[in-house]
Amino acid sequence: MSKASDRAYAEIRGLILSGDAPPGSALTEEALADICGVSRTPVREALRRLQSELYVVRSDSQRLFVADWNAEDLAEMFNLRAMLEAHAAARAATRISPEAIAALRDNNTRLAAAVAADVPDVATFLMENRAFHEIVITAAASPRLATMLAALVEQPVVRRTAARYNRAELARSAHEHGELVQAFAARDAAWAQAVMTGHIRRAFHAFSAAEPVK
Amino acid sequence: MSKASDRAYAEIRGLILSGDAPPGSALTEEALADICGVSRTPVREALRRLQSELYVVRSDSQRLFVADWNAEDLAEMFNLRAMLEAHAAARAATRISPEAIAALRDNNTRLAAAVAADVPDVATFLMENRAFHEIVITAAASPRLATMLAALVEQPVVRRTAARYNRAELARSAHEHGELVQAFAARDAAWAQAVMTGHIRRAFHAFSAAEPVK
DNA sequence: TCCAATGCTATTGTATACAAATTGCTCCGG
DNA sequence: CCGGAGCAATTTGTATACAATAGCATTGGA
Repeated sequence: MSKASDRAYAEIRGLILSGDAPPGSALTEEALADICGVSRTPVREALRRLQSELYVVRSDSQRLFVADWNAEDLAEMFNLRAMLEAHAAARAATRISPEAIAALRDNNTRLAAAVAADVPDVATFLMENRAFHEIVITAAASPRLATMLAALVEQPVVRRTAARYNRAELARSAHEHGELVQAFAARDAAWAQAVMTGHIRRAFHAFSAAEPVK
Repeated sequence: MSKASDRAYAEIRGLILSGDAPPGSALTEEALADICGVSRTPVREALRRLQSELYVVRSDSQRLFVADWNAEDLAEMFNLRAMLEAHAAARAATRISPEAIAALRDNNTRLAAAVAADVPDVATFLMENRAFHEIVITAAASPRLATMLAALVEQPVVRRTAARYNRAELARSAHEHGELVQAFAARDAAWAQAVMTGHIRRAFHAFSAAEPVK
């Protein structure tokens, strides 16, 4: 995508996710253009994207507001993500290349090391975790699925979830990743799907425990 | 949504679906703007939408082409639709209002009548079928799900599927809709989900039979 | 004092002009 | 005849100006 609209997208997304633009607050194209240092045109493109990903919503007549996700919305997001990412894992199991399996193995080695450190290295965990899931989605080779999941995997949510994991839970994530690799190596779609379902749903419950229903 | 960009969206979508803009052919913003009688700005907005719905794809560097779905893509579309719409049915089962159930019942009465006519009224079948599924998705009350399904339910695909149904198959659709209504009335999410899964997957196989793998 | 209507302001939608980038072609050299 | 470099033309990206529309406030009247 183009440079200015990409920067605008990242900038505005950052504003929303950091809380600088709180849920429910109004956004105007011009103000955002000023903040991003670009004109309204790329801002509009960025906003269309954010709208399709439900970060922002349009009011009765086209005024923009930061989306306000409630607990139920988040639960539904996790449901959908579990369903779709498990499906991605199943597809990946029959399509993934040996090289990608090796990459997953390497990735999980690093992730496990980050967990096993004296002080668990959460930043590395998050990075490797994201990379792991991305490799799986790529291996699933379904552009539609990738598009849908992109709108569903909110890194801040992942972050908050991981922040609440204790070492045992982080280790369990590493173990589940390892089991996924085994399932891929065995080309067992049903196994991969089941492990991924559990993996995501467990993350949901960790998240819910960390962020109780308001 | 705005007027001009809406018209552009509908116009361009029509070009693609009618085959006037064949799969793989290049599109330029300016040419489309001429065709639609608007400037490039609303055309660009329309193209973003069409791109997110995978009607058009961007080449290595931002040039636009009409998407070329192969048999595998279509199969994956049906898979995803079956999964998501079954999930929608499950959600709807526990959320749908008595009024909406009544509306579904009425809808299915009309659909069954269209099927039972001396010459099956396929146009009415298609219209009522679409309305039926829309009521279910609305009852599911998940904006994310609705967004995703919107990008997945291609009316032309539905049309080609229905065109290949004989009377018995059309009647079976009506019957399945009836069973879905029963599941909703019973508030049985698992039942609704199972029936919807079968309903969509059967449509897929009817479609595949009509349009064999090239 | 409350309601309504009207004018003003703020915000979004569209058009156009211009800049950047990419493609493809032509021309020159080997 | 083939290949590469550079230039021209096409196409996309961005900015800005203008138009339309919705919201809001103020003022006038009952």
